[in-house]
Amino acid sequence: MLKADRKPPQAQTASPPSGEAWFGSRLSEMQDALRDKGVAITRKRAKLLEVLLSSDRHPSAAEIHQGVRAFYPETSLATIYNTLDILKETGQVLEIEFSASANRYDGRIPDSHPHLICVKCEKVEDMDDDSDAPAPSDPLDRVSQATGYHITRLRADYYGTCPACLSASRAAASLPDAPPERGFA
Amino acid sequence: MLKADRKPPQAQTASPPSGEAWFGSRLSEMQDALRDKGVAITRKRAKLLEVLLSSDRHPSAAEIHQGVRAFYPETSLATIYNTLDILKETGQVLEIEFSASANRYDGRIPDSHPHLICVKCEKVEDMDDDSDAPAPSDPLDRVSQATGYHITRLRADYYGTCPACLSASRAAASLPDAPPERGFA
DNA sequence: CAAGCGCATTAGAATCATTCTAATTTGCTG
DNA sequence: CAGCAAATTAGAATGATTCTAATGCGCTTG
Repeated sequence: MLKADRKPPQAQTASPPSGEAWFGSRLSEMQDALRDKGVAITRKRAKLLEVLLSSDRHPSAAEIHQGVRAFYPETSLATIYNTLDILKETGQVLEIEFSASANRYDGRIPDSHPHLICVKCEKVEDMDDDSDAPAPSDPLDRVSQATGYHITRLRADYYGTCPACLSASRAAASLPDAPPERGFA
Repeated sequence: MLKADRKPPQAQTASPPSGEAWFGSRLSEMQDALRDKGVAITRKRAKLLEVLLSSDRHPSAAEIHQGVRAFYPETSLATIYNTLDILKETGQVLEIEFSASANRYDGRIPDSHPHLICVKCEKVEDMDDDSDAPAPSDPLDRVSQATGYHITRLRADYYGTCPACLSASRAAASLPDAPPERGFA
């Protein structure tokens, strides 16, 4: 029960499955989110959304850039990052961070969900966890068995605001201009 | 039942708790690992291990650098990264990657385990999950309730080798010099 | 003790994804 | 058509990490 009703296929051809039902509804959701934010849906931004949804690769900013440039060759990388930022702010894209290589983006399923990450070829896949085979109790073994991967590491981290920062910002809310802070995304 | 028998305290003073039992045994483990690897345990490296274990902050390379420099002021950052690399290779330190700021290092509990990450102050804490209060089913709610954080995101990713890369490397094993590949850490 | 070897270390340059900046373009709206 | 704001651009700046080439240091061996 990890995901919502409409769900993109786990693995399939990489070419635009534009005919699929989920494709259209995800596209609309993203466009609505942009409209609600009050930003324009330009041709380049529309193409970006399309490129993002057309790939099951969890593309990087550079890959998306290439995809958009195939249609609008003068597009700059800054535009890609710019639009991805807006999508992140509105929760319409999930950013999968890597420190040693480019971040990857998931526009198909924008809510937190587990991924399989190949440390050799850098493939990033969504994980489906509705198996019903007898499951080992060690999560690494369980996932290895369910997926055929040889899993060696699980990264499970919870992001949020700590109690101290919560009360600090509550205090700041009653004061005039609080000093801006810098933190993780 | 997440961690082993010897377990570092979850939260405590940041100063060297060098007297604690787990401190000494973790230190020995790390030193043994370095010895087994055949690399020298120099004074700077010894100090690095100490600094790493003395902090419950999950320090960054720069923070470790400062800690070591307090004793050996001519120490270079390259030495810190170099030694952290060896520790990573031997599984003696856990690297917590961030794309937007410096990576953080956990030498106290080097096996995969969940963290709490404050998006405001960038604190990184180990998560203790042995609560026995009635728990909500949504993981975000459950962890929020158990920790006092306001959790907004869970990152749960499995790292390993995908089936295709597994068979590729099996095939390569029977051939002469296979071409080196580049992938995630 | 001297010579020589190899790892450890260093300062600084290089890399690379991402962000920033300042200028320009675009597409309205009146 | 003028004016305005948002979008876009090229290129510079940033910052963590890695690389490079030279030097240092600790050992062993004769």
